Amino acid sequence: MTRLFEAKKTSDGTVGKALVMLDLVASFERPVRFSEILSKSAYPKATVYRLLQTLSNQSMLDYNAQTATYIPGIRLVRLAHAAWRQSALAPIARPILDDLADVLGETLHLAQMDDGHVLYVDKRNAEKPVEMFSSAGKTGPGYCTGVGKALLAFMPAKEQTRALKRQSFHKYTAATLADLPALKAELLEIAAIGIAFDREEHEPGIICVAVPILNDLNRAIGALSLTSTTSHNSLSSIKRFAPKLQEAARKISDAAKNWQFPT
Amino acid sequence: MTRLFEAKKTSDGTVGKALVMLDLVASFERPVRFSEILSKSAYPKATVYRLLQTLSNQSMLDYNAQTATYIPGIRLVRLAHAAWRQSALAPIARPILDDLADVLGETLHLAQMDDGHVLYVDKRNAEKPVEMFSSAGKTGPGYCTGVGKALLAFMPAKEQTRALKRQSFHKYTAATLADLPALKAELLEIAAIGIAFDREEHEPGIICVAVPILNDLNRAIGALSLTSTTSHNSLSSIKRFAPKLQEAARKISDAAKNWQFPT
DNA sequence: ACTTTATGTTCCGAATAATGAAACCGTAGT
DNA sequence: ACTACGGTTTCATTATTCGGAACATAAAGT
Repeated sequence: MTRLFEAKKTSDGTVGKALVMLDLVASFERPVRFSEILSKSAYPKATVYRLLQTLSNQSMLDYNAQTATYIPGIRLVRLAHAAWRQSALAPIARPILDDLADVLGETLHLAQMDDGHVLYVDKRNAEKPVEMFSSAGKTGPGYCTGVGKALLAFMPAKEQTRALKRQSFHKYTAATLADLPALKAELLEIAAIGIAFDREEHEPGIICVAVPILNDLNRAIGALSLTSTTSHNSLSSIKRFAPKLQEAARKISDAAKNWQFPT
Repeated sequence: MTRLFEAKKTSDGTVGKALVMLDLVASFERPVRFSEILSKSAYPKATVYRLLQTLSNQSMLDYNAQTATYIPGIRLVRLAHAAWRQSALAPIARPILDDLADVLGETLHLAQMDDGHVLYVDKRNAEKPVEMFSSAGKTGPGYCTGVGKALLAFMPAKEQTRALKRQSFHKYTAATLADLPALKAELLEIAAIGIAFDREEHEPGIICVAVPILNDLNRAIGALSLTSTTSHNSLSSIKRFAPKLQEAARKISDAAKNWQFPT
């Protein structure tokens, strides 16, 4: 049964293009000039120009006339407040994460999937005080992090396929999974045992255990990980933390369930 | 010299409308159904529907099929990360705010102006640990908070006029300034002495001292406040904190100068 | 002084996407 | 079965966006 090629609606019209521009400006992580944006953009000059103007008018971007540069705008901070409180697991998971951090005394991450990439929404650090905003919102690769693989392994097939396409398979370390088949094989295993590992795949010396936070349909709504270093722990020694992580994940899952609003 | 009425470009085309919808969904602070959004929106049914769909496609909104509700989307959290790091004073001010919190041991707020309203971008709380994202991004009224008045007092005339129009003058307490003339009079005084007070104007029992963070053109790029309660302090007793606040504000101002900073 | 080059802004007819009234569909209430 | 309601889709019309090219401005070469 051959399937016709689905017409892909990539753009979402003008709004979609504007958001691409926003992402683009954000991706620089520093003030950018018009020409830099233009050169990275697929759209023609006049279009880019108009979109940037519109976004600036709307405070989604800030334009600095002195330096002739754009940065992401203050309005995003306000919107994110609402988004974080409702869309992210973080507010629900907070107390559970706190408890877990007390018990384990290790570095913990709470993450969600965003367009094939890992979005960290909360963090606990054993030693240092929490640097909240500076870590919440940060993104990482999906295919070579513990949380990323845990999230990918428990995605509905269709979404997973789309997410897998977004993976770059950049070889950060010798252990980084090289290609899609290798990743798929590992995802199957993760789906079977319910635990994912990062075997120094993203950064040398950094290892982690991760577990998915599942909803009642067995889909990941988030993931929880414990990070350590090879100088402090071996992969097999951090494995022992998995049960505690899974327990916390289940608690978060339950808390999220009761979060549904009745009409 | 009569000035012709300026044709106001309220819309910014489709993108502007989409952002209005985003704000609208965010403003509910809970999951909302289509009809609720529609009833609060100025646009016709089909238009609202299409805009919401586009935004959902783009992960700027999350649509929950079970409950048929929309909430702000996860993509905003990612974008806000970039925005907060670059557009907000917070990352620059962080160490200075930390020091100040240590010395004073009182509740501190760092705020910026956003469309006539106060946007809190960082906070230090004397007793409790910091709840970062849950307070950063929060907004408050301009006309009846210490930071709000400090920011308004040090705005360029044109922007100030526009910001003043956005004030609602809702009478939160007996002390809330009632109207524009009263506010303007107070702003003049604040501009003269460089210190603003909140005399239980927003919440009964809550008072604060606030100072602007100025750039080299004497315009406020942010504001800093110290909050207390009438049960712990009187207005005259918290006045003594003003010099320390001003010192910190100047430090932040200097730090911001060496950074690139927008208008 | 005079090109040349790089960068940013504006124009305007053509192409495209947004519009919104109305019809439609599914579900729940009577 | 009928009605009301919330949500979705259609489609001819209209308005917006598109984008090549011309224009403006400011450095950098010669």
